[in-house]
Amino acid sequence: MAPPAAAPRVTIYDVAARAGVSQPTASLVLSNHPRARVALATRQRVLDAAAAIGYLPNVVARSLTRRRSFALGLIVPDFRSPFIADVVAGAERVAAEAGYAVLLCDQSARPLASHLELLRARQIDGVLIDAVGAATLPEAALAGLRVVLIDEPAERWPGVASDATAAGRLVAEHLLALGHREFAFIGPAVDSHAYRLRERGFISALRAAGLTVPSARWLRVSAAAVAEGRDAMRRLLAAPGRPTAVFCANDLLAIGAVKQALTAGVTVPGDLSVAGCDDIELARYVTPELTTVRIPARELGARAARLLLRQVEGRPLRREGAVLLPVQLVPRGTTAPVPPTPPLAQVA
Amino acid sequence: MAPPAAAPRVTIYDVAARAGVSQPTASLVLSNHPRARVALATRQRVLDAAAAIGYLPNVVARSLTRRRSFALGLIVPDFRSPFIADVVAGAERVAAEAGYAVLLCDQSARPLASHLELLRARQIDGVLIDAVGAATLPEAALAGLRVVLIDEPAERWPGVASDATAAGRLVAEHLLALGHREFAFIGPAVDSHAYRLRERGFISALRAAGLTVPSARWLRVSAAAVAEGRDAMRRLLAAPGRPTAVFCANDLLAIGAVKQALTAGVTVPGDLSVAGCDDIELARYVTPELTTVRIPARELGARAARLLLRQVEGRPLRREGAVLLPVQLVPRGTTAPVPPTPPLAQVA
DNA sequence: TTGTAAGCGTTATCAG
DNA sequence: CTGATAACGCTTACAA
Repeated sequence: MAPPAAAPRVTIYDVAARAGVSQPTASLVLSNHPRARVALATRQRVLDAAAAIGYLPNVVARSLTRRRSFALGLIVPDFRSPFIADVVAGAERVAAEAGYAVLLCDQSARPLASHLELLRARQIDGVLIDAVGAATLPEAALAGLRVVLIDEPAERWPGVASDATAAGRLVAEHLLALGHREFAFIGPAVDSHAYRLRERGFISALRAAGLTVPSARWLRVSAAAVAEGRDAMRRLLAAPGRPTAVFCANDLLAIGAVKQALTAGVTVPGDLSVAGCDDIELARYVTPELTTVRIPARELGARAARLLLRQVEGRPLRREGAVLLPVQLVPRGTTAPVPPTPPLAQVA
Repeated sequence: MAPPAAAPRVTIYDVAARAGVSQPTASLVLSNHPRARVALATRQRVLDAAAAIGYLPNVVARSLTRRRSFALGLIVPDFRSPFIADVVAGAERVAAEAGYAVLLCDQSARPLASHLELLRARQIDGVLIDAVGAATLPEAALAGLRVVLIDEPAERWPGVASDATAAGRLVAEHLLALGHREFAFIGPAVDSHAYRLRERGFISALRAAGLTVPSARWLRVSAAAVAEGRDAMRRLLAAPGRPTAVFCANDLLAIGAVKQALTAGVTVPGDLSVAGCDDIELARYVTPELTTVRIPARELGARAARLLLRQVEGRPLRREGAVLLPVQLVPRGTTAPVPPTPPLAQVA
């Protein structure tokens, strides 16, 4: 099957010819070069010609000479997570407004190194790396690339992060204020800085109140997703004794945990309070509605993209180092005052 | 701030020099041209040289000469919808395996026409369009582009779709078998072929059973999302009388609808059965678990990408026209036999 | 089997 | 202010 009427490309030569100017002159006006001084009449003729024949600049050719692809890489752990999808959306919007394309790389599909190679081959102008352990990568893998990190420790590169420590602390304080003293934690075992800080913020706030979480109630799961939250809660309920409050490192885990508790006949928040983190849209739509901490996902992506573009376009970075975005507790229906009598020990 | 050590690009010239061959010869082996006959020793020398200095082909330059960008566009209504995210994931994987990048375009961020212009400028080799009304686009917008449609009426272009009519029918038959006779429908007002067919499949199966849905129970909402499902259910419950079963055109709507019913004190599936469509992961995690129809989202994306690549690479299309993927009813916890006595009329 | 030369569609550097 | 001319890094006839 022949290609459908192989589109006769209209190039800048066509524009120049129609406008009666040389090709480079056409280029000067069409790429609206900042310090190009073209007679107003000529400029108009060129623009008219371009419009008339529907000229569209060839970004590939432009990239070759300018040595800039006007494309950014964006590496994420899994764009199917609602939280990350929002980060992506924020970054995409900023990039698109500046005329940049975004090459989305999902680490759940292929390893980081392989993505980086592809991005390099495509001459991307910079890369955003979101919580996929860039810090653990060999130096060479990122050498010569402009990098902005999202929710990762930003030592070698600038970064944007949410105040994950505060997120953990806010949950702890909320639960403490409700009278809870018996806690559990469910979080992913992945090497993610933000998750680690959420944990740390939670535990240190408890410690400040003179409390600790026994290791049997400190559950690590393989991924921060619903199924893992459900499994963790199952384990938690099977263990002797029972906490009165659980902090899940993200909302998906929390949704799974709540689900499992309800299935097992443990009422939420009556018998057990559960809090998540992220405030994904869905948190408002599960029953009961999820208490969580709002993390500004879109803003995270948008700010990171802006930071990267600033570098790419050679504008100076205003502040050095990392930006930390504030977070906010959103108390909803899965947390309540601790039951007046300790919950019944589970009978086998 | 100066660019970080402006990476000294290693080009094919460097490889050629190091291997002691001409640049085009290096190209011949590095682009492993099918009918290039290069001496085995030479070939090896070139490959070694390339490996030694870490040569990475410049895709931009390659694109310019080959007149192929090795990039595909993928236009979707909203990649933050879990169903669509799966479609994207399927397409991405296939594209990546074939060495193609995917430029993701989200229609909820910018209008279709604007995306197409960008994709054109970037010389994409083809475009996948998922349920965003390509059929209503002026002919010119897609002229000269290789197009594969996903879940759209495929007349002018090849396409891949799920058997949306069957999806609607399966739900109707399921609910009829449970004894239901009083139905309602909640669906988006958007111009989406798949949603329209789901509707049609549902209604015609009911009609075949001698039943109809009164127009007051046929609700159109502005978007196929949770909030809209909730609002629609609110309207439905406020109206006089009450159906015993509701079909929501997708799972997000269904989740919102169930949520609102429960909030209003209507038990699901006791008083009211609700079914969705898509079988997103979440459907298993809401309470009660959602009865739905499984649509093979990833497969949809993957098949579409394969179809497009086949065209792009000039291989013949095996079957003409459209592929229709089968769907499957997944009965879960939100549907049950119709209550023995008609539900009480609502009192104000 | 290999090298030479031309060209892909732009932008950039210069003379005029 | 405008127009030659030379890149950018690669592929592809065509010669040698």
